[in-house]
Amino acid sequence: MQNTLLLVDGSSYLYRAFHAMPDLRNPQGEPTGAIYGMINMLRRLRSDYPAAYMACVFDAKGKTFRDDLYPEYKAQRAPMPDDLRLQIEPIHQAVAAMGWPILMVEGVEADDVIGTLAVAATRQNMKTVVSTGDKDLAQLVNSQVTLINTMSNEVMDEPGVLAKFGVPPARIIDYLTLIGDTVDNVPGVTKCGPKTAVKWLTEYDSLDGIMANADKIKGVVGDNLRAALNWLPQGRVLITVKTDCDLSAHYQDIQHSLVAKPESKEDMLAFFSRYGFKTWLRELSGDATAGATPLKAASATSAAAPANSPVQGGLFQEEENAAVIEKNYELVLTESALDAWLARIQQASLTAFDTETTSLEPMHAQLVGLSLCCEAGHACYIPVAHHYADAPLQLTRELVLEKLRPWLEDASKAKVGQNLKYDSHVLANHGIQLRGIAHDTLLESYVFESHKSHDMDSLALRHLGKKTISFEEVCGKGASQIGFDQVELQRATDYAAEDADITLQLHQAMWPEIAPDAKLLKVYHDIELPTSVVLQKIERNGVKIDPALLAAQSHEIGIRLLELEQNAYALAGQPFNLNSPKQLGEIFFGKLGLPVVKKTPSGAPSTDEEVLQKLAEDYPLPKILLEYRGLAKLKSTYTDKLPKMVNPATGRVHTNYAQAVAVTGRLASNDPNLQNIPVRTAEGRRIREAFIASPGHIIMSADYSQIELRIMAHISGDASLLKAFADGEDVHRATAAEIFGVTPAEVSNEQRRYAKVINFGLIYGMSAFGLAGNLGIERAAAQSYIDKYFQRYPGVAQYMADTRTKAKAHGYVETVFGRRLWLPEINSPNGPRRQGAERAAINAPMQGTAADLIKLAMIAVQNWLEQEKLQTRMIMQVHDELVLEVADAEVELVRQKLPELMANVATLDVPLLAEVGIGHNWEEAH
DNA sequence: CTGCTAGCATA
DNA sequence: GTATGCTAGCAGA
Repeated sequence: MQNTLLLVDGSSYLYRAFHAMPDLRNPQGEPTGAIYGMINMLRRLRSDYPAAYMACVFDAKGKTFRDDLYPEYKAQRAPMPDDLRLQIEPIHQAVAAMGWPILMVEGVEADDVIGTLAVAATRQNMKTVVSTGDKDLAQLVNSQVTLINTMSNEVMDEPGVLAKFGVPPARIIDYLTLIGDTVDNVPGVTKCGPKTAVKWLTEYDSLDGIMANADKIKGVVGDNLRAALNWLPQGRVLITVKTDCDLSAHYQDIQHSLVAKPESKEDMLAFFSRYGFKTWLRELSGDATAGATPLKAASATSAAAPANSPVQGGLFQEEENAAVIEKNYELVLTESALDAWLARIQQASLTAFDTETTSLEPMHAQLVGLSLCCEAGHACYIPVAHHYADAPLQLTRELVLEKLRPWLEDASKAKVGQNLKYDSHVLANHGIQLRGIAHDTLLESYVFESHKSHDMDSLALRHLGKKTISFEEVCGKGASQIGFDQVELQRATDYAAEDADITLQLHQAMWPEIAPDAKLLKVYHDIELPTSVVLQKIERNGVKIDPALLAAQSHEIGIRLLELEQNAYALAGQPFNLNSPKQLGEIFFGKLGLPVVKKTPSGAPSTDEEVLQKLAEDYPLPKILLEYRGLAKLKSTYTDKLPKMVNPATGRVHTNYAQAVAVTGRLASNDPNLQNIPVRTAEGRRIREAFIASPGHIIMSADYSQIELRIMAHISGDASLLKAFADGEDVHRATAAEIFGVTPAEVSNEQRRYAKVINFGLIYGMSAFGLAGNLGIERAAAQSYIDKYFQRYPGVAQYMADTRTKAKAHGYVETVFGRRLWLPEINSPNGPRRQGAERAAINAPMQGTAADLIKLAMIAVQNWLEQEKLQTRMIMQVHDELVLEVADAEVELVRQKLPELMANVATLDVPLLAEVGIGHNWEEAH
């Protein structure tokens, strides 16, 4: 079921439902029989053939290629009865509410859309089940595609087709061409019915064979055949279902566009109420609320109405799975209106919540207003600090926050937002601690589709088919951008209330994708949601730095840079901007005539570090540049920049951890990036001396040892690698011993260095070419090391192969915890891109599992700190390292417990090891 | 003022 | 050869 696509020929269903049902009417006198029949048929089909993906395909109005080819096509067909026509729009609504993606392509018949999707599904290794009343579709049947007859419910697979028609699926087109289709007014051979067609096909194999041997067929039927010879090729084209329609890429990607959704209870209630299906209404609402709450009728934007602007730019009339919801956005300016909303959110099972502020910087942002929504379409905006000429009187921020505080701080009041980490900061800026974060649509999207964009405007377009008001549309951009507090209240309400409304709807759209999948649910619920809460605390804790120390380093570096600059000018014979690769290139390769070692991707001669190293062997200027580059980078990026990032209010640096940008599941750090503070060189490491602890505290750092290699051992199950870790060996030494065939004790430093490069290369999905470049050896030599490695670690070789296979088959790979890492280019026809995706596929499970592990560790550590009510604070995460600011009195306790928590966060087939260091600053602790 | 390239810091 | 973010220079608005 997991990998099945269920396709319904909606147009054939319509007629079947209409003719099968008596003339039912609702109290308003509208015909409802076909609607009733359609809902029944689809519900039964779905329960009989549960599938992860499905679509209901309807004919769109307008001419198709068949009409152009043969003007008489379907000319005999009676016009649609009015009573059926009236039910088309409601049927589309009902189908969407039942969770079926709807497809209608202008100029393409439903059959052709179905054929194209079936072929696309087969290509994506999915099984397809087509439900239709039209026998023509039997031509699609093969080992992957089966047909279900709508009324009789007979299942037709390959043997089924043969049994029913007497010819295999591959001959159905020929068979139908011979017989013709009276319904569609497509003639065949006169007097040739099923029997004759089968007889001929058995004798001559195919239509082409029959036509070639037409002169051998005797009798009147033979004459008829010969008379039809000129027609038959055209008839065959008309009968042939197209499988290569120009569907937009969006729909070719079945796993994204055609996900089966559960019935929307809300929409179904509204629908049943609107069309007077009393029994279903009672069933669905249960006895409690039946008829009690006035149900809002879904406003009738029908699925059949041509959309004005196809969202994806394709041929599609982009359709929603939910009927368009009536919008009701309220501007709250009075205490009584606020009280009414308070009452709503107090009793709501889930409330969407959003803040509008003065700034995007979480630690500086001040609240300008907030919006709430507990029922799709019905939202409010509560402005508290809009300042512009003639701004209406608003409730004060103090009043609103004090009134909302009990709800905001109540962990039992479920909230959903888009990146609530930000809103938590904003509220914390006003002394409120947000609790009860039940969902976060940013994280839902990230867990569901890590490789796609997660901003609300994109999500709304993707999941709801809605174009939302963007921040830029409201506030402008660049220098002329205004603060949200300058925005006119009505406009602000349109924007802000929509944010809360859309957030709730996004949750309702995405949650059904995650909740039924145990692995995704675990990643979302047990990892990402709690991690966001921990991250907010870490960001707020901030890191203390020593600005004076950095200033002194800047000064020192500045002096040295001036010296180097003068030396460089002298060697070049002229002044130039040492920071400009362009000018440097002109001096090097133009004026001085140095050899070009390699080129940049855009064709210019490269002057990067590797090139400078090489040139420095023979020339003096490159050596100067190397030192200059290193120091300039330190000064501009770190020693000059970090002091400017100190928050004046806290005296500390507060980074932002981006939780939903890295496709592997890692965090990213920005403003400033604290995950790339130098460590490799001695000069660089001095910057870490400026990362200090408050008085009465020390810095403690704990990092996972060889985490990715350990994960590789676990995932691959390679016996030798597992044993090396189980025995606590130096893994690079162990690898060297295996590759070079010596005992671990005999491994030279050079051999160990080689082994280390190879181990890292494996994690990155290396090739012999890359390894050779890195080790500065011949490619053949590199290949022989790789061969030797895989020979000694066959489990790893197997893992690499399995991972590639899985990635190609599914389009994603998984971490140990089931996080999905999507690789959109894994089957790209573009060689380099595809190979890039293959390397990423190898790396992703290891990098991603490491990310999962440290997130779990962060959650465990934070829980422990809070449970024990310690003064110690977590202050940084650097992928495999946690940094804490530990109160002096707690040092021994934390030093013992921290690595234990990190090591025991999961039980893998390899032991996990975390190594701890302490010091007065980060450099010492490392 | 914005977007791009080159280069380089980390795991 | 995996994954990020930030700086400076530079070209075209």
